[in-house]
Amino acid sequence: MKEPLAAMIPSHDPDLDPDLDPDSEAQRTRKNGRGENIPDVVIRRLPIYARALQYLHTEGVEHLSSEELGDRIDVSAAQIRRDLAYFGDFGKQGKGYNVAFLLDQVKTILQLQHTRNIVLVGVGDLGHALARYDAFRQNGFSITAVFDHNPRKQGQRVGRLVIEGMDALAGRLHDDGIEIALLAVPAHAAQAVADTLIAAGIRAILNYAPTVVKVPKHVSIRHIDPVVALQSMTYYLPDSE
Amino acid sequence: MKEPLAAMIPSHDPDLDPDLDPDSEAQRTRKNGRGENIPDVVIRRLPIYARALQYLHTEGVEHLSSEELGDRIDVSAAQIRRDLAYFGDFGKQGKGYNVAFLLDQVKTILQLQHTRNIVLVGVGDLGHALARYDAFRQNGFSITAVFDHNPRKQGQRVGRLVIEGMDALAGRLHDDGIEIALLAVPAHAAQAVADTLIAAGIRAILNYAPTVVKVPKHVSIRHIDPVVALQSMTYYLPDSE
DNA sequence: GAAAGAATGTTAAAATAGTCACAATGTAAG
DNA sequence: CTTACATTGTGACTATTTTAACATTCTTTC
Repeated sequence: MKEPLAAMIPSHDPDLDPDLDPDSEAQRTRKNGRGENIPDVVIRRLPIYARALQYLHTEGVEHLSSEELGDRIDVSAAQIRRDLAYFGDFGKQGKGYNVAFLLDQVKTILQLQHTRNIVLVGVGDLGHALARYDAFRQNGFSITAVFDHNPRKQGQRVGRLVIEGMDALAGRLHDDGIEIALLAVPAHAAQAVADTLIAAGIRAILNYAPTVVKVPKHVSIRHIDPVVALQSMTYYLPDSE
Repeated sequence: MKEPLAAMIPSHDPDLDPDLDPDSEAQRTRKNGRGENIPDVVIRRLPIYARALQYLHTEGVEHLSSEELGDRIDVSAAQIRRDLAYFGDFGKQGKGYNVAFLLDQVKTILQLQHTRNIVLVGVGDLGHALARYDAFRQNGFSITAVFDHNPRKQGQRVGRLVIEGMDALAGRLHDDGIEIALLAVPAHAAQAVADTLIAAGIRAILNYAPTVVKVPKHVSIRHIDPVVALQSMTYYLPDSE
């Protein structure tokens, strides 16, 4: 291995970044040790690698090749090697990758070493379901505050949490150092609430509202949109007649 | 407009398709009237266009330019024109697009003219939430049967539906002409259940299980994976120290 | 410890996706 | 009816992403 990983994750103030990326994902780009810009497609695959590695690790698998990993997650071996190469040399010729080591490295790259507190905004049916959904906590994302615009909901409980008003948002984010929000409000409110979140300092939004939400480039956003997913698959269905 | 849209959606038996597409999405590709192959990225954007157009339509907007549409959904005007050009000429120079007409055309392309029956497999917490989620029905996807592997759940009700056993699956799909399934089983069961669904004739799967599911190329699959979405955004968060 | 085998990291090529810019064509105003 | 203006559809170009191939390096066997 050429360089330790730590050296390859630069401290980089995004507000100084002159890059006017028109990408709708609107996230700042980070560079690796070689000064390369790492494509977002690559970043999106890393959690898939991490999950497979986590599973293999608990199964007691100690080493595997890029080909074995690729078979498991339906990604080509070349793609995996190429993706990892953006960050360093993690494998050994003739042997492949050490599962525990690579997992640790990928988690480090993704900044997944420790649990993060996140907030949930919008406590309708969907919001309730999200609050109950264990997978967040099980994977290092702990919902520590929930907010709703509706005064009648404020004060009510959702699991162990008490629903707070939007006015409490900025203070909460700041006090608890929260950078990530789940957005589960109606489509017509999504942009305004997102803007509020961003003004309060949020850096990443997982949007469940069925609408496009625009964010400045120092903020990341991903959309969870099952209807859109279904609607794109119907294209491929056999012709009806 | 050069050609009527109907002529551009070919009847095309996927099983005769010699195309050995290694795409992990594993869906067959359809071609337009010019014999071009339409990229999946394009197909994935169409539902976004449709949703914006639907909204504009209900708002009473009659015409708009590719630029106005693009601004609204954060896609470049050139991209929109290019995407639509795969399917035909839907706009008018100097005027733009007629909202109602274009919406209808996009829905036709995506085969969204009529409501479709879909099934839900796996009735845990997540499955229950999905069964309750109105957005499916509101957008033309009606859950008409729910299945669970657990005999103790079979016979129980979820809303108006009764949970059936997996043995009832193939018959149900066939009888009701169902082509789409929501997969909400635990990760360790997802591949096996998907295989069962596919053997029973399903053509599209929306997978909520946190694992990669492989499908043959005549089947489409999309993954809804909020944890992976969060884990990719943490990469862009400001460095912790 | 030399030779055979395995699998990486990397370079180059191919394939895919997105942007630009403008001729063509329609609209609308005078 | 003519001119000015708007906006499409598209050909050429650029950028991004993926694949392929292989020299290099490590492992293992004999």
